[in-house]
Amino acid sequence: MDSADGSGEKKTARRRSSERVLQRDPERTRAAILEAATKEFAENGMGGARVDAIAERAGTNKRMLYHYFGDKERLYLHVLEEAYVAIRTAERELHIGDRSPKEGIGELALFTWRYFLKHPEFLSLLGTENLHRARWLRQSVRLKELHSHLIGELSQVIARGKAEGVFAENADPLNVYLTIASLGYFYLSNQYTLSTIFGRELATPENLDAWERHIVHVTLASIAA
Amino acid sequence: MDSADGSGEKKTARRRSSERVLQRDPERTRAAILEAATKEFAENGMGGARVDAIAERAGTNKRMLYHYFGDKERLYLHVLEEAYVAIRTAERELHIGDRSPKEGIGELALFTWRYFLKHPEFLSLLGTENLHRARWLRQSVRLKELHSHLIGELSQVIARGKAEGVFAENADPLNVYLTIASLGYFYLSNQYTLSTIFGRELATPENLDAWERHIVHVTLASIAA
DNA sequence: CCGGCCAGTAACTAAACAGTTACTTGATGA
DNA sequence: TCATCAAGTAACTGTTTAGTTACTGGCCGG
Repeated sequence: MDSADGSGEKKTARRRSSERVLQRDPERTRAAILEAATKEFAENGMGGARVDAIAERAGTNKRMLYHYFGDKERLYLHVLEEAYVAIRTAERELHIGDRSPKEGIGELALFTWRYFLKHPEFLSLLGTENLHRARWLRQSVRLKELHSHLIGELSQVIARGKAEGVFAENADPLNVYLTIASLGYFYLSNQYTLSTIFGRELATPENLDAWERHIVHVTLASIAA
Repeated sequence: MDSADGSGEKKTARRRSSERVLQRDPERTRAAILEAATKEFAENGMGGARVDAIAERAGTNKRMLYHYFGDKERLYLHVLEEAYVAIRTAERELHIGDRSPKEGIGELALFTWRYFLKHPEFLSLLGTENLHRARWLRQSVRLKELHSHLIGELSQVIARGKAEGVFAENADPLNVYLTIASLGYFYLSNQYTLSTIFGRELATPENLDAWERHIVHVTLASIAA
């Protein structure tokens, strides 16, 4: 028992700083929390992220965080969902179906690589989510439909490539995407251990450029007729 | 202040269970802690791992853990170092230099894939370490020499392949290893989110087998003359 | 023009946590 | 044969953490 002493006067001494500015902009506060949470979860993972740190980074306090998002886990799921929506939305803009097969696949590879490069927090969130075996993603209802468009468009491009005789008959859309994503994800997400053990800095502009070309080359070579 | 009440008799009431069996086997205890820590860190990451949980999994208590390894961070570094030593040691046994170039590269790809498949905890530890930008690995003194052998042998095989005219002149040893590791690492470490978003279970025996063949094919295609 | 309601604040709490301390046990070698 | 010391136990402590509570202030519909 800690609070056995029943004093009824401890709450009267609060509220001292009075020159406080009320924000009164719910949308802005919500967005600030989401952005701060994205950074905190990406940098520290689910287990390492601190709710206090998120509130402070967002320039608000925990009460608002719990008010808008319920708890730490639901906030994390929101962050993850937003990250997926962002990449899939940008990806749609490519319209890879409108190009020649080789160009379409090449463009998808370039886009994916450059997106990963510009959004390390996305890679990090994926890593965290996979550490936990997609525990939170599985609960998401928003994300079931989001990814079918990519595979659909990719299937069309590959089918056209086969008809034109430029792609091998056994080329598979999911395999092609996994190949592109593998080569980009691993190079970037594991760059720190790789640079350390092999004694070669992978993140120099030259090496990044060389790997970009490598991804496009390998992807196209893997499905060449 | 919590312990303001200065009672001097709180320590006399300890030590009640007396039918305790003393292990008295330091090597076994140390190994049990290391194994338990490997699992705990792999499952929960650095931030999520619990020292109490490690002690319990090892069938011992925190005192021994701190006695043998100093603190949580040094224990984690030991785990990481052991994991690297294990894969590099197994890798050496391959002697890829003793085979034909194509066979050597193919065997390295097969070995790497199968090792990743059998040791998910290794992939997980890499993920955790990279989340923290190799913060602990960088401090390791044991690991500087460990990896040069792999690149050395790989360089020889590739040079021989070029001389024999079966590999392209611009084939690079590090790129080849990164290609192999990328394709294996991403497929396995990200299988949970991938299976969820694409609605296709990646871990079935058939799909694993198909991806194994894919890795060998892609790796060889990427450096074919 | 005012009462309730929503955005917001900061102190609080119970539980969990890494790390420590006080103590026990038994084998060993002087 | 007994002092010593490595191996081991479990309770303890100070701090951090997720989540809660008590309260403030200004806008808006009646």
